[in-house]
Amino acid sequence: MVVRKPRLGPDDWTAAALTAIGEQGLAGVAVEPLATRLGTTKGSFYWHFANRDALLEAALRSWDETYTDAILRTVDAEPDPAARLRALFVAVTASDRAPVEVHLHAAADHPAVAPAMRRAVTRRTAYIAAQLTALGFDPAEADRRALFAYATYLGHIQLVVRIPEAVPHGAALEAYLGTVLAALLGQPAANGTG
Amino acid sequence: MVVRKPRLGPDDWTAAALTAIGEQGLAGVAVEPLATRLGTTKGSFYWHFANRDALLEAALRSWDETYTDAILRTVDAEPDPAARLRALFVAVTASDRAPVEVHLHAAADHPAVAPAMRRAVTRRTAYIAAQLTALGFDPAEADRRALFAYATYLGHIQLVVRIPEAVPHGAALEAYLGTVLAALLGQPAANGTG
DNA sequence: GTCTCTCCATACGGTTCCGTATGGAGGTGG
DNA sequence: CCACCTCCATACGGAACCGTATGGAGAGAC
Repeated sequence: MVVRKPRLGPDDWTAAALTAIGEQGLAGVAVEPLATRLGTTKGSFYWHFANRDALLEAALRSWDETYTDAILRTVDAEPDPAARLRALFVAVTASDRAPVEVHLHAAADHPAVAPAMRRAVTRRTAYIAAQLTALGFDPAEADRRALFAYATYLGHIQLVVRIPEAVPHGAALEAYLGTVLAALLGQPAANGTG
Repeated sequence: MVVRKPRLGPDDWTAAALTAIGEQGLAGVAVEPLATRLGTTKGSFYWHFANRDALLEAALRSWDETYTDAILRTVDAEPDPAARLRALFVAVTASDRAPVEVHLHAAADHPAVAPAMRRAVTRRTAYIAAQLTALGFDPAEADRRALFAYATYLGHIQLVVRIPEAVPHGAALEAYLGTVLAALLGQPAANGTG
Protein backbone atom coordinates (compact mmCIF):
# COMPACT_ATOMS: atom_id res chain seq x y z
CA MET A 1 0.00 0.00 0.00
CA VAL A 2 2.79 2.37 0.85
CA VAL A 3 4.30 2.25 -2.62
CA ARG A 4 6.71 5.11 -2.57
CA LYS A 5 7.13 7.00 -5.81
CA PRO A 6 10.20 9.24 -5.85
CA ARG A 7 8.18 12.36 -6.60
CA LEU A 8 4.47 12.95 -6.61
CA GLY A 9 2.30 15.20 -8.74
CA PRO A 10 -1.18 16.57 -8.11
CA ASP A 11 -2.70 13.67 -10.06
CA ASP A 12 -1.34 11.16 -7.57
CA TRP A 13 -3.11 12.97 -4.77
CA THR A 14 -6.32 13.28 -6.79
CA ALA A 15 -6.38 9.58 -7.60
CA ALA A 16 -5.69 8.68 -3.98
CA ALA A 17 -8.50 10.98 -2.87
CA LEU A 18 -11.00 9.33 -5.23
CA THR A 19 -9.94 5.92 -4.01
CA ALA A 20 -10.36 7.05 -0.43
CA ILE A 21 -13.86 8.32 -1.19
CA GLY A 22 -14.76 4.89 -2.48
CA GLU A 23 -13.47 3.26 0.67
CA GLN A 24 -14.33 5.67 3.45
CA GLY A 25 -16.36 8.47 1.97
CA LEU A 26 -15.53 12.13 2.25
CA ALA A 27 -13.91 11.62 5.62
CA GLY A 28 -11.27 9.61 3.82
CA VAL A 29 -10.11 12.72 2.04
CA ALA A 30 -7.87 13.75 4.91
CA VAL A 31 -4.43 15.11 4.25
CA GLU A 32 -2.41 13.29 6.85
CA PRO A 33 -3.85 9.79 6.31
CA LEU A 34 -3.52 10.19 2.54
CA ALA A 35 0.06 11.27 2.97
CA THR A 36 0.76 8.14 4.97
CA ARG A 37 -0.83 5.96 2.30
CA LEU A 38 1.24 7.64 -0.37
CA GLY A 39 4.35 7.21 1.73
CA THR A 40 4.97 10.92 2.05
CA THR A 41 4.05 13.79 4.35
CA LYS A 42 1.86 16.85 4.45
CA GLY A 43 4.79 18.88 3.20
CA SER A 44 4.26 17.35 -0.21
CA PHE A 45 0.53 17.92 -0.21
CA TYR A 46 0.63 21.60 0.65
CA TRP A 47 3.15 22.12 -2.10
CA HIS A 48 0.71 20.84 -4.75
CA PHE A 49 -2.59 22.05 -3.28
CA ALA A 50 -3.72 25.12 -1.43
CA ASN A 51 -5.80 23.16 1.06
CA ARG A 52 -8.05 20.16 1.51
CA ASP A 53 -10.92 21.69 -0.42
CA ALA A 54 -8.74 22.16 -3.49
CA LEU A 55 -7.96 18.45 -3.45
CA LEU A 56 -11.61 17.61 -3.06
CA GLU A 57 -12.59 19.73 -6.03
CA ALA A 58 -9.91 18.12 -8.17
CA ALA A 59 -11.20 14.70 -7.16
CA LEU A 60 -14.74 15.75 -8.06
CA ARG A 61 -13.66 16.92 -11.50
CA SER A 62 -12.01 13.57 -12.02
CA TRP A 63 -15.22 11.90 -10.87
CA ASP A 64 -17.25 13.86 -13.42
CA GLU A 65 -15.04 12.62 -16.21
CA THR A 66 -14.78 9.00 -15.14
CA TYR A 67 -18.24 8.35 -13.76
CA THR A 68 -20.42 10.33 -16.14
CA ASP A 69 -18.66 11.59 -19.26
CA ALA A 70 -16.81 8.39 -20.06
CA ILE A 71 -19.79 6.13 -19.37
CA LEU A 72 -22.15 8.18 -21.51
CA ARG A 73 -19.59 8.35 -24.33
CA THR A 74 -19.20 4.58 -24.33
CA VAL A 75 -22.90 3.85 -24.13
CA ASP A 76 -23.74 6.35 -26.83
CA ALA A 77 -21.79 4.28 -29.32
CA GLU A 78 -24.59 1.69 -29.29
CA PRO A 79 -26.69 1.69 -32.45
CA ASP A 80 -30.20 2.42 -31.13
CA PRO A 81 -31.90 3.91 -28.06
CA ALA A 82 -32.98 0.58 -26.59
CA ALA A 83 -29.47 -0.79 -26.87
CA ARG A 84 -28.06 2.39 -25.34
CA LEU A 85 -30.36 2.12 -22.33
CA ARG A 86 -29.59 -1.53 -21.94
CA ALA A 87 -25.84 -0.89 -22.12
CA LEU A 88 -26.23 1.90 -19.60
CA PHE A 89 -28.04 -0.33 -17.13
CA VAL A 90 -25.48 -3.07 -17.51
CA ALA A 91 -22.63 -0.61 -17.09
CA VAL A 92 -23.95 0.97 -13.91
CA THR A 93 -25.06 -2.20 -12.15
CA ALA A 94 -22.28 -4.59 -13.04
CA SER A 95 -19.16 -2.65 -12.18
CA ASP A 96 -17.66 -1.65 -8.86
CA ARG A 97 -18.47 2.01 -9.19
CA ALA A 98 -21.22 1.91 -6.59
CA PRO A 99 -19.14 2.79 -3.49
CA VAL A 100 -17.86 6.08 -4.86
CA GLU A 101 -21.30 7.08 -6.06
CA VAL A 102 -22.95 6.23 -2.77
CA HIS A 103 -20.34 7.92 -0.63
CA LEU A 104 -20.43 11.06 -2.72
CA HIS A 105 -24.19 11.27 -2.55
CA ALA A 106 -23.95 10.78 1.18
CA ALA A 107 -21.78 13.89 1.34
CA ALA A 108 -23.92 16.09 -0.86
CA ASP A 109 -24.38 18.55 1.97
CA HIS A 110 -20.79 19.63 1.43
CA PRO A 111 -20.69 22.84 -0.63
CA ALA A 112 -18.19 21.41 -3.11
CA VAL A 113 -20.01 18.11 -3.56
CA ALA A 114 -23.52 19.45 -4.05
CA PRO A 115 -22.82 21.05 -7.46
CA ALA A 116 -21.19 17.85 -8.68
CA MET A 117 -24.27 15.86 -7.71
CA ARG A 118 -26.49 18.37 -9.47
CA ARG A 119 -24.41 18.14 -12.63
CA ALA A 120 -24.57 14.34 -12.52
CA VAL A 121 -28.31 14.02 -12.02
CA THR A 122 -29.00 16.62 -14.70
CA ARG A 123 -26.79 15.07 -17.34
CA ARG A 124 -27.74 11.49 -16.58
CA THR A 125 -31.49 11.96 -16.45
CA ALA A 126 -31.37 14.11 -19.57
CA TYR A 127 -29.58 11.33 -21.41
CA ILE A 128 -32.07 8.71 -20.27
CA ALA A 129 -35.00 10.96 -21.14
CA ALA A 130 -33.58 11.52 -24.61
CA GLN A 131 -33.44 7.77 -25.23
CA LEU A 132 -36.97 7.32 -23.94
CA THR A 133 -38.20 10.10 -26.17
CA ALA A 134 -36.50 8.43 -29.11
CA LEU A 135 -38.35 5.25 -28.14
CA GLY A 136 -41.64 7.05 -28.60
CA PHE A 137 -42.57 8.30 -25.13
CA ASP A 138 -43.86 11.82 -25.07
CA PRO A 139 -41.38 14.23 -23.48
CA ALA A 140 -43.18 14.70 -20.17
CA GLU A 141 -43.56 10.97 -19.63
CA ALA A 142 -39.96 10.46 -20.70
CA ASP A 143 -38.82 12.93 -18.04
CA ARG A 144 -40.89 11.18 -15.39
CA ARG A 145 -39.55 7.77 -16.30
CA ALA A 146 -35.99 9.05 -16.45
CA LEU A 147 -36.27 10.40 -12.93
CA PHE A 148 -37.95 7.17 -11.88
CA ALA A 149 -35.08 5.19 -13.35
CA TYR A 150 -32.50 7.39 -11.70
CA ALA A 151 -34.16 7.17 -8.30
CA THR A 152 -34.26 3.41 -8.65
CA TYR A 153 -30.58 3.42 -9.59
CA LEU A 154 -29.69 5.51 -6.56
CA GLY A 155 -31.64 3.26 -4.23
CA HIS A 156 -30.17 0.17 -5.81
CA ILE A 157 -26.53 1.18 -5.40
CA GLN A 158 -27.37 2.36 -1.89
CA LEU A 159 -28.61 -1.12 -1.03
CA VAL A 160 -25.73 -2.81 -2.82
CA VAL A 161 -23.19 -0.85 -0.82
CA ARG A 162 -24.93 -0.59 2.54
CA ILE A 163 -27.01 -3.75 2.81
CA PRO A 164 -25.73 -6.19 0.21
CA GLU A 165 -27.69 -9.06 1.78
CA ALA A 166 -30.89 -7.33 0.72
CA VAL A 167 -30.01 -7.52 -2.96
CA PRO A 168 -30.48 -10.83 -4.79
CA HIS A 169 -27.61 -12.59 -6.54
CA GLY A 170 -27.14 -14.47 -9.76
CA ALA A 171 -30.31 -15.64 -11.44
CA ALA A 172 -32.53 -13.89 -8.91
CA LEU A 173 -30.73 -10.64 -9.64
CA GLU A 174 -31.33 -11.16 -13.36
CA ALA A 175 -35.02 -11.74 -12.71
CA TYR A 176 -35.13 -8.65 -10.52
CA LEU A 177 -33.49 -6.46 -13.14
CA GLY A 178 -35.92 -7.89 -15.67
CA THR A 179 -38.86 -6.80 -13.54
CA VAL A 180 -37.35 -3.36 -13.12
CA LEU A 181 -36.59 -2.85 -16.79
CA ALA A 182 -40.01 -4.08 -17.87
CA ALA A 183 -41.65 -1.63 -15.49
CA LEU A 184 -39.47 1.29 -16.57
CA LEU A 185 -39.77 0.68 -20.30
CA GLY A 186 -43.21 -0.88 -20.53
CA GLN A 187 -46.48 0.70 -21.52
CA PRO A 188 -48.25 2.76 -18.89
CA ALA A 189 -50.03 -0.29 -17.55
CA ALA A 190 -53.62 -0.31 -16.37
CA ASN A 191 -54.14 -1.01 -12.71
CA GLY A 192 -54.07 -4.69 -12.05
CA THR A 193 -55.14 -6.84 -9.17
CA GLY A 194 -52.93 -9.68 -10.42
CA MET B 1 -33.00 26.71 20.91
CA VAL B 2 -31.28 26.65 24.28
CA VAL B 3 -34.43 25.91 26.23
CA ARG B 4 -33.13 24.99 29.63
CA LYS B 5 -35.02 22.35 31.50
CA PRO B 6 -34.11 22.11 35.16
CA ARG B 7 -33.15 18.47 34.96
CA LEU B 8 -32.67 16.22 31.99
CA GLY B 9 -33.28 12.53 31.51
CA PRO B 10 -31.90 10.09 28.96
CA ASP B 11 -34.92 10.65 26.73
CA ASP B 12 -34.06 14.31 26.30
CA TRP B 13 -30.64 13.36 25.01
CA THR B 14 -32.07 10.66 22.76
CA ALA B 15 -34.58 13.03 21.21
CA ALA B 16 -31.91 15.66 20.70
CA ALA B 17 -29.68 13.08 19.05
CA LEU B 18 -32.41 12.04 16.61
CA THR B 19 -33.06 15.67 15.76
CA ALA B 20 -29.36 16.22 15.19
CA ILE B 21 -29.24 13.22 12.85
CA GLY B 22 -31.99 14.79 10.79
CA GLU B 23 -30.10 18.03 10.56
CA GLN B 24 -26.46 17.06 10.32
CA GLY B 25 -26.30 13.31 10.10
CA LEU B 26 -24.30 11.07 12.39
CA ALA B 27 -21.69 13.75 12.91
CA GLY B 28 -24.39 15.76 14.67
CA VAL B 29 -24.47 13.18 17.43
CA ALA B 30 -21.57 14.80 19.26
CA VAL B 31 -21.67 15.15 22.99
CA GLU B 32 -20.39 18.67 23.42
CA PRO B 33 -22.49 20.32 20.71
CA LEU B 34 -25.61 18.51 21.93
CA ALA B 35 -24.88 19.64 25.46
CA THR B 36 -24.69 23.23 24.26
CA ARG B 37 -27.99 22.88 22.44
CA LEU B 38 -29.62 21.43 25.51
CA GLY B 39 -28.16 24.20 27.63
CA THR B 40 -26.13 21.87 29.76
CA THR B 41 -22.67 20.30 29.78
CA LYS B 42 -20.97 16.99 29.23
CA GLY B 43 -21.20 16.33 32.94
CA SER B 44 -24.91 15.69 32.46
CA PHE B 45 -24.43 13.45 29.46
CA TYR B 46 -21.89 11.14 31.02
CA TRP B 47 -24.15 10.73 34.01
CA HIS B 48 -26.96 9.33 31.84
CA PHE B 49 -24.92 7.48 29.21
CA ALA B 50 -21.75 5.44 29.22
CA ASN B 51 -20.45 7.01 26.04
CA ARG B 52 -21.40 8.37 22.66
CA ASP B 53 -22.20 4.97 21.21
CA ALA B 54 -24.74 4.30 23.93
CA LEU B 55 -26.56 7.47 22.96
CA LEU B 56 -26.44 6.49 19.31
CA GLU B 57 -27.95 3.11 20.01
CA ALA B 58 -30.73 4.64 22.06
CA ALA B 59 -31.46 7.04 19.21
CA LEU B 60 -31.56 4.13 16.76
CA ARG B 61 -34.04 2.23 18.93
CA SER B 62 -36.20 5.33 18.98
CA TRP B 63 -35.87 5.53 15.22
CA ASP B 64 -37.04 1.94 14.82
CA GLU B 65 -40.17 2.70 16.76
CA THR B 66 -41.03 6.03 15.16
CA TYR B 67 -39.98 5.46 11.58
CA THR B 68 -40.97 1.85 11.04
CA ASP B 69 -43.17 0.37 13.75
CA ALA B 70 -45.50 3.32 14.12
CA ILE B 71 -45.86 3.87 10.38
CA LEU B 72 -46.62 0.24 9.65
CA ARG B 73 -49.12 0.10 12.52
CA THR B 74 -50.96 3.13 11.20
CA VAL B 75 -50.95 1.98 7.61
CA ASP B 76 -52.05 -1.51 8.53
CA ALA B 77 -55.32 -0.12 9.82
CA GLU B 78 -56.43 0.50 6.24
CA PRO B 79 -59.09 -1.93 5.03
CA ASP B 80 -57.44 -3.60 2.03
CA PRO B 81 -53.95 -4.18 0.59
CA ALA B 82 -54.25 -1.55 -2.13
CA ALA B 83 -55.31 1.08 0.38
CA ARG B 84 -52.49 0.05 2.70
CA LEU B 85 -49.90 0.44 -0.02
CA ARG B 86 -51.37 3.75 -1.05
CA ALA B 87 -51.39 5.01 2.54
CA LEU B 88 -47.81 3.84 2.93
CA PHE B 89 -46.67 5.75 -0.14
CA VAL B 90 -48.44 8.88 0.96
CA ALA B 91 -46.99 8.60 4.45
CA VAL B 92 -43.40 8.19 3.36
CA THR B 93 -43.36 10.81 0.63
CA ALA B 94 -45.42 13.57 2.16
CA SER B 95 -43.86 14.03 5.56
CA ASP B 96 -40.55 15.45 6.67
CA ARG B 97 -39.04 12.15 7.63
CA ALA B 98 -36.71 12.06 4.66
CA PRO B 99 -33.67 13.77 6.24
CA VAL B 100 -33.34 11.32 9.10
CA GLU B 101 -33.73 8.36 6.79
CA VAL B 102 -31.19 9.67 4.31
CA HIS B 103 -28.62 10.61 6.91
CA LEU B 104 -28.91 7.28 8.65
CA HIS B 105 -28.49 5.37 5.43
CA ALA B 106 -25.49 7.52 4.66
CA ALA B 107 -23.94 6.31 7.91
CA ALA B 108 -24.68 2.63 7.46
CA ASP B 109 -20.98 1.85 7.59
CA HIS B 110 -21.10 2.52 11.33
CA PRO B 111 -21.34 -0.76 13.25
CA ALA B 112 -24.32 0.42 15.27
CA VAL B 113 -26.24 1.83 12.32
CA ALA B 114 -25.85 -1.12 9.95
CA PRO B 115 -28.09 -3.50 11.96
CA ALA B 116 -30.78 -0.84 12.20
CA MET B 117 -30.75 -0.41 8.43
CA ARG B 118 -30.95 -4.17 7.97
CA ARG B 119 -33.92 -4.41 10.30
CA ALA B 120 -35.67 -1.58 8.46
CA VAL B 121 -35.22 -2.91 4.96
CA THR B 122 -36.25 -6.40 6.04
CA ARG B 123 -39.42 -5.35 7.82
CA ARG B 124 -40.46 -2.79 5.26
CA THR B 125 -39.94 -4.88 2.16
CA ALA B 126 -41.62 -7.83 3.86
CA TYR B 127 -44.66 -5.69 4.56
CA ILE B 128 -44.84 -4.41 1.00
CA ALA B 129 -44.37 -7.91 -0.39
CA ALA B 130 -47.19 -9.19 1.80
CA GLN B 131 -49.55 -6.58 0.40
CA LEU B 132 -48.49 -7.38 -3.15
CA THR B 133 -49.04 -11.06 -2.54
CA ALA B 134 -52.48 -10.28 -1.20
CA LEU B 135 -53.10 -8.36 -4.41
CA GLY B 136 -52.48 -11.51 -6.40
CA PHE B 137 -48.82 -11.36 -7.35
CA ASP B 138 -46.99 -14.59 -6.93
CA PRO B 139 -44.52 -14.52 -4.02
CA ALA B 140 -41.34 -14.26 -6.07
CA GLU B 141 -42.65 -11.40 -8.15
CA ALA B 142 -44.01 -9.75 -5.03
CA ASP B 143 -40.53 -9.88 -3.48
CA ARG B 144 -38.99 -8.38 -6.58
CA ARG B 145 -41.49 -5.57 -6.75
CA ALA B 146 -41.16 -4.88 -3.04
CA LEU B 147 -37.42 -4.46 -3.39
CA PHE B 148 -37.99 -2.36 -6.50
CA ALA B 149 -40.38 -0.14 -4.59
CA TYR B 150 -37.98 0.19 -1.70
CA ALA B 151 -35.04 1.06 -3.93
CA THR B 152 -37.18 3.69 -5.61
CA TYR B 153 -38.15 5.06 -2.21
CA LEU B 154 -34.52 5.26 -1.11
CA GLY B 155 -33.51 7.05 -4.30
CA HIS B 156 -36.45 9.38 -4.05
CA ILE B 157 -35.75 10.57 -0.52
CA GLN B 158 -32.10 10.83 -1.44
CA LEU B 159 -32.99 13.22 -4.24
CA VAL B 160 -35.50 15.12 -2.12
CA VAL B 161 -32.90 15.76 0.56
CA ARG B 162 -29.77 16.21 -1.51
CA ILE B 163 -30.96 17.69 -4.80
CA PRO B 164 -34.49 18.98 -4.25
CA GLU B 165 -34.42 20.90 -7.55
CA ALA B 166 -34.35 17.56 -9.36
CA VAL B 167 -37.71 16.50 -7.93
CA PRO B 168 -40.90 17.96 -9.42
CA HIS B 169 -43.42 19.88 -7.34
CA GLY B 170 -47.17 20.11 -7.12
CA ALA B 171 -49.06 18.69 -10.07
CA ALA B 172 -45.89 17.44 -11.74
CA LEU B 173 -45.03 15.54 -8.58
CA GLU B 174 -48.50 13.98 -8.58
CA ALA B 175 -48.04 12.92 -12.19
CA TYR B 176 -44.63 11.52 -11.35
CA LEU B 177 -45.92 9.49 -8.42
CA GLY B 178 -48.72 8.27 -10.65
CA THR B 179 -46.21 6.96 -13.17
CA VAL B 180 -44.23 5.28 -10.41
CA LEU B 181 -47.21 3.64 -8.78
CA ALA B 182 -48.59 2.44 -12.10
CA ALA B 183 -45.26 0.85 -12.92
CA LEU B 184 -44.89 -0.76 -9.50
CA LEU B 185 -48.41 -2.10 -9.27
CA GLY B 186 -49.23 -2.69 -12.92
CA GLN B 187 -49.23 -5.93 -14.82
CA PRO B 188 -45.87 -7.16 -16.04
CA ALA B 189 -46.15 -5.12 -19.22
CA ALA B 190 -44.99 -6.26 -22.62
CA ASN B 191 -42.16 -4.26 -24.15
CA GLY B 192 -43.43 -1.12 -25.76
CA THR B 193 -42.01 1.35 -28.19
CA GLY B 194 -44.40 4.02 -27.08
C1' DG C 1 31.50 22.72 -8.04
C1' DT C 2 28.12 25.80 -6.87
C1' DC C 3 23.67 28.09 -7.62
C1' DT C 4 19.01 27.68 -7.93
C1' DC C 5 14.61 25.83 -8.17
C1' DT C 6 11.50 22.14 -7.20
C1' DC C 7 9.85 19.23 -4.00
C1' DC C 8 9.49 17.14 0.61
C1' DA C 9 10.32 16.37 6.01
C1' DT C 10 9.73 18.04 10.52
C1' DA C 11 8.03 20.77 14.00
C1' DC C 12 4.67 23.72 15.73
C1' DG C 13 0.15 25.95 17.06
C1' DG C 14 -4.87 25.77 16.68
C1' DT C 15 -9.51 23.41 16.57
C1' DT C 16 -12.88 20.05 17.79
C1' DC C 17 -14.10 16.34 19.65
C1' DC C 18 -14.00 12.11 23.41
C1' DG C 19 -13.79 10.51 27.97
C1' DT C 20 -12.36 11.08 33.14
C1' DA C 21 -11.91 13.23 37.57
C1' DT C 22 -13.66 15.86 40.95
C1' DG C 23 -16.17 19.22 43.33
C1' DG C 24 -20.06 20.93 44.23
C1' DA C 25 -25.79 22.49 44.08
C1' DG C 26 -30.21 21.13 45.38
C1' DG C 27 -33.74 18.40 46.79
C1' DT C 28 -35.18 14.41 50.33
C1' DG C 29 -35.35 11.38 54.48
C1' DG C 30 -34.51 10.97 59.02
C1' DC D 1 -30.48 20.60 60.27
C1' DC D 2 -27.71 17.44 58.41
C1' DA D 3 -26.36 13.57 55.78
C1' DC D 4 -27.04 11.62 51.52
C1' DC D 5 -28.05 10.88 46.92
C1' DT D 6 -28.93 12.55 42.32
C1' DC D 7 -27.55 15.34 38.94
C1' DC D 8 -24.60 18.80 36.77
C1' DA D 9 -20.30 22.19 36.08
C1' DT D 10 -15.52 22.66 35.44
C1' DA D 11 -11.09 21.34 34.45
C1' DC D 12 -8.01 18.25 32.50
C1' DG D 13 -5.54 14.94 29.29
C1' DG D 14 -5.58 12.79 24.81
C1' DA D 15 -6.53 11.90 19.85
C1' DA D 16 -7.09 13.25 15.08
C1' DC D 17 -7.17 16.59 12.07
C1' DC D 18 -5.88 21.35 9.43
C1' DG D 19 -2.72 24.70 8.01
C1' DT D 20 1.95 27.29 8.52
C1' DA D 21 6.89 27.87 9.01
C1' DT D 22 11.19 26.55 7.96
C1' DG D 23 15.04 23.83 6.79
C1' DG D 24 16.85 21.02 3.96
C1' DA D 25 17.72 17.07 -0.32
C1' DG D 26 18.25 16.34 -5.25
C1' DA D 27 18.58 17.48 -9.88
C1' DG D 28 19.65 20.44 -13.62
C1' DA D 29 22.10 25.02 -15.51
C1' DC D 30 26.30 26.91 -16.13
